[in-house]
Amino acid sequence: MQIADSPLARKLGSFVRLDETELATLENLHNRRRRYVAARDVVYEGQRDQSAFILAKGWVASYKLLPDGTRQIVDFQIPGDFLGLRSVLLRTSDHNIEPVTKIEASEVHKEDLLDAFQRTPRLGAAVLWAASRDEAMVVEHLINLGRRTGEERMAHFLLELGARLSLVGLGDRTGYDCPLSQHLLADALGLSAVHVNRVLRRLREQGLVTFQKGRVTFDDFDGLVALSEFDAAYLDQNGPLLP
Amino acid sequence: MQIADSPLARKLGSFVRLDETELATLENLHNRRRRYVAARDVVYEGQRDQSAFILAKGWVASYKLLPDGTRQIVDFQIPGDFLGLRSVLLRTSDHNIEPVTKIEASEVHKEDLLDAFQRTPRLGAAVLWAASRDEAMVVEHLINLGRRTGEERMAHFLLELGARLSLVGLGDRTGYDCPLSQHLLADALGLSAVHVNRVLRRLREQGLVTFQKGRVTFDDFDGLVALSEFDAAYLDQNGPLLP
DNA sequence: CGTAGCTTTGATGTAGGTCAAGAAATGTGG
DNA sequence: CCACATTTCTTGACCTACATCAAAGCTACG
Repeated sequence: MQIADSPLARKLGSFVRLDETELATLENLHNRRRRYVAARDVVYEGQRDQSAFILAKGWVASYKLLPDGTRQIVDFQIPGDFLGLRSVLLRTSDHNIEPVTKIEASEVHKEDLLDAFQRTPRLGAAVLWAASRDEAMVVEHLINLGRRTGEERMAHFLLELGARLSLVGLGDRTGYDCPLSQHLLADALGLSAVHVNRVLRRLREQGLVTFQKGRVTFDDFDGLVALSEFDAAYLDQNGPLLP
Repeated sequence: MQIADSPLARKLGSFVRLDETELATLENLHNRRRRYVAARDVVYEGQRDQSAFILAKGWVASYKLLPDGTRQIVDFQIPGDFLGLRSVLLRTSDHNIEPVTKIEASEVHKEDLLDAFQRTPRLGAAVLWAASRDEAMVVEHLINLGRRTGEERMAHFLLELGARLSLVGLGDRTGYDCPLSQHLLADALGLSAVHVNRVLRRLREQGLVTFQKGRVTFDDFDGLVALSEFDAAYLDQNGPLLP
């Protein structure tokens, strides 16, 4: 795969048009590729030596456990996303990480990253953009949990994922492949797994989305947007802002 | 007031022990003091010229409005907190701001802040610590909304505020003054105002907290901690980490 | 080809929402 | 300092969204 086709390059490229030098720098960051089955390893390593990871393949869930055993998933990471970027830029954040699928990730040492920022500031700007986009998503999830019904939450969530996946070439307006179980959806949306099932059924029966056999299919994209009042502005992915 | 007694100095001082030079730098940042009745002004200015504000007096709410008119408060800011720091460090974030009380704030220009970082890196570290603490709070609010009952949410929320206020000298284990209406609490906790009232009554009747006449009184601090499974670790305020 | 995890569906319970209306506090102008 | 207006608080009656419990059918994989 050409580096320009990698999920991260596609994502950053939507914000800053990357030239040859910048793509080469990005490729350098990418070279310490590893394969993990259990992402638990990833976290521990990330915490130990202050490095971050670029997710190249597979899905991951970031979550926090409550003392009573329930958990809340804060976000999922998909190809092109950083893991543990915050712990490099700011201070270590404390949530756990769990792989949803088998994953492949590249380790990025703190120094390499800061070095890359120095040499290609535009790349640095793009990475900061990605970080603040992650934050905006957490805020949007907060609103989802606080003020939307089950159906709206699900619709909003599936649309957000769709937008994110489209950006890295893994989905479009018709749908995308999605490895999440209903139980994982429940932990992300603050619902019970049983209710997630019912919500999905209702959305399907209304002809809005179908989520079956690992595939999300938008049967009525605009209807879904209307139901959830989805406004992708917070994802801020409307073409390059820096030329 | 001595600068060392200002809310911000107290807060940052809990993370990094500040020396004379650093306190002086902080005082410089503080000198463009303004008084606002409506914080709407604050936001607009903040967006226009890329400056942040240090809240010196009063309370503020950051929220997002939904198209259907309901709103979700993401966090409150109290004395010593930054407003719009993110828009200086990263990219402009898009939530709105509303004053809860009359406020006083100091404007901080982007250049002044970055300049202060250069000259006193420890101060810079402290400000980054404050920023990542803000983020950790948003995540904790997410968990509150997703996985806790009304009573747990309220207990957790009141304890978090107590911890934050104590850090800047505006509260202790017995309680604190709190200008929030039940309606504001509802918008922050994802509940209805009516239910907030009932929750507060139940907590009062159980002898845990009393919130009346603008004062939060902890009647049984430990009981409240137990009920909400409150663990202040995410606030990360256990004395200076840097000597 | 059996066992473990996922999905689906029904029955029933409950946390919390909505509507409504009175009481208390707070503010405002004279 | 009072009279009036407005917001905030409080409580009751009723209803809905979602949780919990339980059991059966599906997939998948060692």
